[in-house]
Amino acid sequence: MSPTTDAAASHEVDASESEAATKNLVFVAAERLFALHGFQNVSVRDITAAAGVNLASVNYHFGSKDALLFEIFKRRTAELNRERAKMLHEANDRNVGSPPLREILAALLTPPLRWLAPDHERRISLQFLIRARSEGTDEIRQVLKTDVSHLRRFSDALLRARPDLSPEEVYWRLHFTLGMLHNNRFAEFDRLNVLSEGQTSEADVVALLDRMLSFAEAGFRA
Amino acid sequence: MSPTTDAAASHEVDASESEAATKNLVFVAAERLFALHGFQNVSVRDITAAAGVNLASVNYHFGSKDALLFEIFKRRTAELNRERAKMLHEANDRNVGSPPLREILAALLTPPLRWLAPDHERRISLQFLIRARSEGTDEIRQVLKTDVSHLRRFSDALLRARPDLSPEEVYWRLHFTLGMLHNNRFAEFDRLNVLSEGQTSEADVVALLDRMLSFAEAGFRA
DNA sequence: GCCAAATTCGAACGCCCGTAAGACTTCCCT
DNA sequence: AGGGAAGTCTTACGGGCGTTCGAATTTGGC
Repeated sequence: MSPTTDAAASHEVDASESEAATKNLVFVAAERLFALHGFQNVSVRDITAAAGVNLASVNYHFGSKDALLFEIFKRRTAELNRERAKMLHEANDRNVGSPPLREILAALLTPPLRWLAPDHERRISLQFLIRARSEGTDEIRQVLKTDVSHLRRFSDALLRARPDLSPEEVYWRLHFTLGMLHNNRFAEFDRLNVLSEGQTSEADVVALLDRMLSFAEAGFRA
Repeated sequence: MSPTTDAAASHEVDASESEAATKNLVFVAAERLFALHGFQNVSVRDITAAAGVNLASVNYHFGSKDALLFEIFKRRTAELNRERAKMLHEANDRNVGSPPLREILAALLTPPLRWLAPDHERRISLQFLIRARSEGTDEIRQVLKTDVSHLRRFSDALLRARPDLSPEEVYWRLHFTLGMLHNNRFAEFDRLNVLSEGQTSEADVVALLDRMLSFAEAGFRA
């Protein structure tokens, strides 16, 4: 990779944990580099250099490079799923147990698209998650398959909104919807930035969410 | 990777070219390994071992490992695009210049899903293409961006079928549709195989195509 | 049958990688 | 003030990687 000096990486760490600052520096630098260049194209030396810490820090604090990737993935996945579950729960409350299609899909798609906003704190995290999902280690793929409980909440809700569809059909359509989302790996750079002349605006993200929701909702109504 | 002996890789080469058999052996073995394990996880030594040829063959016949990847990608992409263009052309002939939505989308989705059929000769090629699209080198990403001419044919046709939509809207929906398709990276193994108890049948693929078409068509009608 | 070109082969080079070992420093608790 | 744990640092090891080189071998035209 390019040895651009991401080094002066600020002194404000996550503040969410009072652990060693070094660990957070590594975590943040690694997430950023993994998101931008991919897991295999980023070396431990790249990470520690960007974080401004010692080479041995990764293995001391995380055990191994793979374990570091996995830890970032676990934390960010949990955060994203928490936001999704919260929105779904609120939709349930608002609609006495059976929200309309669009609200269910909004609970699924809004959190990641919020993260995608130009100055959002988790923007790079979403890029990381999408990349990790496709390039990740076997361990990550295992989590993705095992983490059915989270998706089940959504397929159940969708099934309640469209009880005439078979569970299998609902599962496929959910799969399609997630495909729409995950394919924004490069679109985040290409389309989103190109369409608005290099500067992604908040409005663009909102418009994109709207487009995705309309498309997916229609797909589910078919 | 696992050093499983893919070695005895048959004597029937592509027959499409009368060039050195070694070159084809390398081509086929590399495509298979890249598709199954990803570009970065397959070494030149893995490829030549699986192909049963000498280590230096890759560099002699293709120049470099990257060039090999690129050559496979170019050939398979051309083949796939040719099939798509042919179907779109036939749809145009059948409908005096402006086919209905579903026929346009069928021209886009049918070829790759045909390749996905259990005993199709190009099954592994499609897995390769989907993988290369997301993990590929910068050179491949450049081709994907440049290869607008192929997608333009489809966005133009779609625009003619839905003239009330803005070109931007059409382009996004096309992007969504391709996302549905490309996300079948692991689905090919997980869903498709799981649902039919380990044995993907031709019928499953046809059913999947139908589901995708219905979903995408509804999305475009929204 | 011969020679030159094309191909195959074995071996090695140089590089970068993830990880570990051991010395050194910092910090906190009593 | 001292001692032990926690963290940081330097250094290097072992290994796999893509690539290259020169010799050996095969091929094809005359």
